[in-house]
Parts: sequence; C-alpha cells; structure tokens
Amino acid sequence: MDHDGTRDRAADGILDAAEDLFYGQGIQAVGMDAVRAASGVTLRRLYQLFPSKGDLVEAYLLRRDERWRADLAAYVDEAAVEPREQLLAVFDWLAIWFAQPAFRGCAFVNAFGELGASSLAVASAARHHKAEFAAYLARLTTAAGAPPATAVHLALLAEGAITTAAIRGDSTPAAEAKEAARVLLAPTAV
Amino acid sequence: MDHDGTRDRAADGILDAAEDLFYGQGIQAVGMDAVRAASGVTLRRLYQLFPSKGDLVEAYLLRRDERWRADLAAYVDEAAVEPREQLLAVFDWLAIWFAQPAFRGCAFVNAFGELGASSLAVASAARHHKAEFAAYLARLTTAAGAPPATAVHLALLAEGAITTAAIRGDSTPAAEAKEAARVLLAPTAV
DNA sequence: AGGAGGCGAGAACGGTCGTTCTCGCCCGAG
DNA sequence: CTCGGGCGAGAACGACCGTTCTCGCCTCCT
Repeated sequence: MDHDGTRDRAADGILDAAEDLFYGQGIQAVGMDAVRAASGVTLRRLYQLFPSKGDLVEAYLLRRDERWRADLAAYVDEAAVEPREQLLAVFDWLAIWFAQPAFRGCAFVNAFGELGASSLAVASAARHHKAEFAAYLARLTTAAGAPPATAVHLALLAEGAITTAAIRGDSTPAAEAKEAARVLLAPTAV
Repeated sequence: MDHDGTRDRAADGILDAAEDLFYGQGIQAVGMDAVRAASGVTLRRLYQLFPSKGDLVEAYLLRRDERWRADLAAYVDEAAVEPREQLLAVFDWLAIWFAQPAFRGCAFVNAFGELGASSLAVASAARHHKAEFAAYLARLTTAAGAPPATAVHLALLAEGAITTAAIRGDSTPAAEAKEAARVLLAPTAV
C-alpha cells in the first residue's frame, strides 16, 4: 500500500506530462507511450492510476480548469481591489498568459473541437469551465454595480481574445479586448 | 481525359462529404475510408483527386473559408444598406448559423486546435480565414465612420460568440454579442 | 477484331495506437 | 531460508489508419 504520497506524486507527474503534451500537440496526437516516456513512469503504473486514456484526459481537463481559475483569481485579487479595476485586470492576466511561449489557445476549446462530438466527458468539462469563468465575471460585475448583461459581454470579449491570440500567435488581443471592456464598463461615458 | 466536369463534380462530392465528416466529428476522427463511403467514390479516385489526406484537409478548409465569407457577405448585403446596420447584421447571420443543428463552432478554430501545432497548412488556413473576416469588419467599420479600433473589438465579440455558442450548445451568444456591439458602436450614447 | 489502358472493388501493407501480458527480479512475511 | 506477490521493462496483441497494389472487366483506339 501507499501510506505516503508516492501514488499521488506519481499521478501529479503523469498529469504534468500529459498536460504539456495534450495541450501542446492535441490529445489525439499524443499516445499513451509518449505520456509514459515524458513522465518517467512505467506503462503499468500509468494504467493503474488512469485506467484508460479517457480517464487521463478527464483528469487533465479537471486539474487544468481548477488551476487556471485559481491562477486568474489570485492575480486579479492582488492586482486591484475595486471590482471595476479587477474586471480590467482579468485582461492583463490574459496578456501574460498569451505571451507564454507554450500558449496555444484554450485547452477546453481545443479539446472540445477535437473530441466534443464523441466524448460527453470532454464536452461537459468544457461547458463547466466556461460556465465557471462566466460566473466569476458575473460576480465581479455585480460587485462593480454594472448590469448583469455586461458580464456576458466581457466574457465574449475574453473568449474572443483567447482564440484570436492563439491563431494570430500574438498577445495584443488582450489589450484590444481590454479597450473594448473599458468602453462597455463606462455606459454613460465622460 | 475529362472534357466534361465529371472530375470536378466528383471532387465537389468528395469535398461535401469531407466537410460534413471533418467538421462534424473532427479531422483525425475521420478516416479516408469514411470519406470514400460517404461520397460514394472509389478509394483510387479519391487519391487521384486528393493525393493525401493533408491535401483533402487543405481543400476542405479553403473551400469552407470562401463559402463562409461569401454567405456572410451575401446575407449582410441584402439585410441592410447602412454600414452601421450591416455591422449589426453580421451578428444576425451568426445567430442563424448557430441555430443550425450541425453547428459545432468554427471549423478553423477546431482544425487549429487539433492540427495547428503540427500542420503549417492548417495553421495558416486558420490565420487567413480570421484575417479575412477581420478585414471585412474593418471595411464596414470605416464605411460606418467608426474608429478602426472598433472593428477589432467587434471581431473579438464575434469570435467569442462563435466559441461560446458551440460549447454552450445554444445560439443566444449571437444576440448577446449584438447588444455589446451596439454599445461599442455608440461611443457618445444618448 | 484485338489489345492496351483505365476503371471499380477491395485486399494488402506498414505503421501506430490503446491496452494487456510475459518474464525475470526484488522484497517482505512466515 | 523460502516463497509468493508485486514491480519494472518491454514485448505482444488486436484494431485501425493512410496509402498502395492486385485483379478482373470494360471500353475505346486502330
């Protein structure tokens, strides 16, 4: 038995490798043997911890969702205190994300496009991720005293910025979306 | 030789089948034999017209890009004459697209997420498609007398609406994006 | 009329993938 | 000391994929 965390540490290493590979190359393009090689674990243990590739994919998406949202919230929390400024800080965080060399768009959008039609687990992971992000923006928006519809508009801008930055391969869409967000947050400007 | 259009008609049928399958299930999930079966053509002819799957994918994306933009422009042209109204009509067209049962997001975003990391042809097809769409919005925006930055903002909204509609599986993001677009197009409102 | 070349149908080939099995080895219980 | 159960390493298996080849047949030039 594993009284210590050997099992969990192995699972984390596998998930680290799987995340790099799945996100960087696409899920179908990465074989289980590549995950094994990158995580330094044996194939037997890999299947003990994740009985099928589908399970591994699901765990990859779940962990990424939680870490992505936690990282965003942590950045926003220390970037600003006023809700309106926090909403704008979301786009600053996107800019930092987009500038990372490994950035390749939203993992959930990519997984949905690849497997959403055949895997219900992938489709609902993507739905959940986007719903949670929308709910986060909605909380900030009501705290800022802006109408609820504004939260939806900002979510569309962020979503568009992510996809556009991925395909254009540059990070300026974050700043562009922030400009638009500023307009949407100032209904009766000047 | 084919003096008549037999060859071209066969190619069209293959592309029709390939488009249904690639868009509906993802590119890697569809084998060449499935394309052959759906198009009623023989495997030999399929490879005569498209020497590799990569060629077929490229042709699929190219034809889809042109038809998508032509359909959009045709709708917008007959929906409104004033440039500002035409910009808003773009989102009405998106709503119609999203409501189609087979709608599964942007074919180029999906292909990019699946193959963009490994296929330069797919990556540049996606870049080209998005650049052309952005240029179209830029033309309408300058015709409407709005600042060029507004075109970029509207493109982000449209992009976000496409992805959000795909993942949520409903067509309301088009109307939500249209609301936001109206705000962005009325800088000094009321 | 005859033969050569193109066609349809599908088998075949080499490679890869997800998953499981084999086999020798170690380690701890009795 | 012994022996059984779990381990690492990798081979093996069945399925599938992209692509090519085989093999009759049909057809069109001369």
